Amino acid sequence: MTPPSDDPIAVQLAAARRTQILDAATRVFAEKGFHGATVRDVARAAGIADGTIYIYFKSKPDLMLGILDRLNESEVRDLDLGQALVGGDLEAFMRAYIRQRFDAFTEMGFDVFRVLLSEVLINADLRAQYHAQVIAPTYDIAETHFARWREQGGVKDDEIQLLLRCLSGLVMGVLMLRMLGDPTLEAGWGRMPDVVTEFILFGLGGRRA
Amino acid sequence: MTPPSDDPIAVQLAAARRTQILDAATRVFAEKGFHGATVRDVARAAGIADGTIYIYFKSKPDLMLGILDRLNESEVRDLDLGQALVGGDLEAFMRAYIRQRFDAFTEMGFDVFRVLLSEVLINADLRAQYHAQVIAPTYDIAETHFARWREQGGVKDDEIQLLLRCLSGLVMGVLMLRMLGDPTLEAGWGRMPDVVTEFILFGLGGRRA
Amino acid sequence: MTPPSDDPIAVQLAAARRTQILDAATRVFAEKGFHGATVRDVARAAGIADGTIYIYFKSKPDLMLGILDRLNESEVRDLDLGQALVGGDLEAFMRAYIRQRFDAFTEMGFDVFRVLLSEVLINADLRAQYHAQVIAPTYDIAETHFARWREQGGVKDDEIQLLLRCLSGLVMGVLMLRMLGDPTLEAGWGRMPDVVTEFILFGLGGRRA
Amino acid sequence: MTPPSDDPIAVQLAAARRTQILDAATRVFAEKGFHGATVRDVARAAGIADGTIYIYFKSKPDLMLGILDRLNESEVRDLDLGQALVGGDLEAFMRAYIRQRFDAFTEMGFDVFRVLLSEVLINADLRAQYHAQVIAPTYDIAETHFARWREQGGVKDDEIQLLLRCLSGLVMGVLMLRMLGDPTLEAGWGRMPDVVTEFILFGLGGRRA
DNA sequence: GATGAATGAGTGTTCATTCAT
DNA sequence: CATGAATGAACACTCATTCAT
Repeated sequence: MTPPSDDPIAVQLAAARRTQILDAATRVFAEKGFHGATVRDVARAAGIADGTIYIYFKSKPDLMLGILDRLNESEVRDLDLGQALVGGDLEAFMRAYIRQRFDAFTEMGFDVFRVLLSEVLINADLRAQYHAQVIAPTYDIAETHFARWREQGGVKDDEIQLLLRCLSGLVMGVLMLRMLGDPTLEAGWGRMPDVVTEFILFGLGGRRA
Repeated sequence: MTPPSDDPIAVQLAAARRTQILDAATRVFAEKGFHGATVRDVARAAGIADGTIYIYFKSKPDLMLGILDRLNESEVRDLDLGQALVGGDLEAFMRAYIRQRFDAFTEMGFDVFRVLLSEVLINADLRAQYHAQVIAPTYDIAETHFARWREQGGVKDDEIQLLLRCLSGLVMGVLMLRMLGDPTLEAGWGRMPDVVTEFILFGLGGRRA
Repeated sequence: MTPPSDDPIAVQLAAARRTQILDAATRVFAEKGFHGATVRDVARAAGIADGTIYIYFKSKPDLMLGILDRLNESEVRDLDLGQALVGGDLEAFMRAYIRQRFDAFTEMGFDVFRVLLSEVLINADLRAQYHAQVIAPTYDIAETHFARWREQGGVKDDEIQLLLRCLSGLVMGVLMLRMLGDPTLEAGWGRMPDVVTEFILFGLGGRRA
Repeated sequence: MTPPSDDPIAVQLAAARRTQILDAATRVFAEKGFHGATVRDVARAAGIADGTIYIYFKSKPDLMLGILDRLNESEVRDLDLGQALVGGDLEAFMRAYIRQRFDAFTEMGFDVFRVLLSEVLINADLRAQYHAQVIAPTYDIAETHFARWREQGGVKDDEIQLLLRCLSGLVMGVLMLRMLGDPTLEAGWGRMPDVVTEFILFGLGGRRA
């Protein structure tokens, strides 16, 4: 599986192949699910031979890991974007951040995320990587932001870590419910970023006078 | 699969067998996952022959449906409990309800829910049933409660349906993050009901003076 | 399997059950084929429990044997009828006999015979019984008739046994072709008894002036 | 299975594999029957792995179809041979043709034909193919020949199509009786071509002075 | 590197048959 | 006798993975 090469052209080529395969895998998995799709399905979608996949990936689950990896990269880019927003106040930041999260999911496609999550829930390897590369870094950055706001009195200071879990859990949970097929969410999906932001900031009671 | 019988004793026996099989399936699926477990595994765990399973269940996925069914029943019982709590004010109700939700999940076992959710995400049949029998009824009851509180000014009145999705999404999302292996959540799990309740009521900012 | 009973009523009952089961088996096999039908199918068609079949028949193939048995009896009745016709000349007898053969097949139903033949071809037990109880007796009787006609000069005397095989082979073969789906035969089936009789008597050239 | 390939060598190889598998299937089916033989039996007889069979054949019944296909080809070759014989008179042609038919069956092996026929009787797909590729073409050619003889007065002109069914039915029926285990036929099998030819030409009465 | 034919362990499912009730 | 739940051996078929070319 991709023994390291010194030839920069070979490296480029290998990266391109990996991309080609992961693109195909993403499409195929999104359509048929991880267990419903065969390696051959992926190979055909990528326009290559079955065996070629095993040159670039160790196994079928490894494809999933690869997909997750790519996700991480864009995720990290988004985090940077998040950092750029730090200047604003809590409400402005929150609104921007939540909207960005929703856009990210919408852009990725619900089916991709559906399959990904389904496997992450079950596959320990995948789970470890997802946590280490996506979730943990997010919390690290978030805690930095929150420390600042706490100083400004915007958020209460106890249980910040758990509050953060509420925040990200809220986003992930709403997404879950959407993927679970709730028609109300589907219909109101466009308004959700705002509703969620409001909920995060003020809870059920809403903004006080 | 279990053609309807008029003999009440036979009905009892059949129900017992179904329970026995579903118990085994729940255990086995929780341990190995749905796709990782074989029908034979379940049969062995139930102490019966492979073929016997197919007397009571049409197929392997049907076992999952059966597990979900049983979940629904206890769920419905909980909902009734929830109705009993209506008398209290919003905060008291919320605190009791959230705690009960967390207890339910903890009691069920994370691994069961992990596998269940993983399949529900991917299996359309399962998803439809889960939504129809678990999610939708919950919302129906919830909306009744909320209508009352809205009259009392406890909650704002617009977008109630979407706010409700935030609420249940929050619970589900936090559970997800827990199942995804977050150590912080694991460590603070006992405090989560309170933190979540507080978050629901007042948002990030917390209770105002 | 039907231990012999002295009680005449019990014997009657047992015979009735066998008939009931064989009727069902005949119907079911004709529709689904021997291998395509399950013992349960037969039981349901007979309106009895699966296990009951095994009280009257040793095994599934034994059902086929039973069907063949019943066929033999009606066959033997027909042979007697045949003997009654002996008085006439060769041509008249042939015409009557062939027509009766065709009627018998048509009455029995092609699908029954199709399945029967299919199994007889493959199952040695069935084949032995079919030959011993249906084919051999037919030849015995036929040879008696032919001996008489030979004396009268109606048929040549050498190779009579093989000629007889031609005769019965002709009937069986035409039936086979019909069952194999030949549309021409299907369309002209009503005229076949006459055509076959003519063919038997005079060959391709037909009746000489 | 066997997606079309442009590489002529691959085509050759694939054809060889198919032949290898069909040879094995023919042997195994002849011995155990179609339903009595397992795909594994065939694989072992062919010296390959179980799965390999499914690269070249879609299903177990498809093996039968393949066997029939090969039969068709040799059948067609024989038909050409038949056409070559057209020059002769009716009797000479008939004698040659019938002998060739008998030789073909004898060469193929009774057990193969037994199993084939058994399945053709029951399997609609197989039956359709058998009729379309073997029976119908034979009749087409035969009718051409007969048209000529009819002009010469060798055969009567009415009901030619049905007479043709008698002819081929006769051959098939005699073969059936042989396969059904008639010892008389077995003993006199060598003389059957002549007896059958005589029967076809002149019927039971035999050649007239 | 790329191919795709070959592998063969593994799986869901069926069904003839048994036997306790 | 009748039942039908239980059995478990058997089987067709799949598919991730390998490797000779």
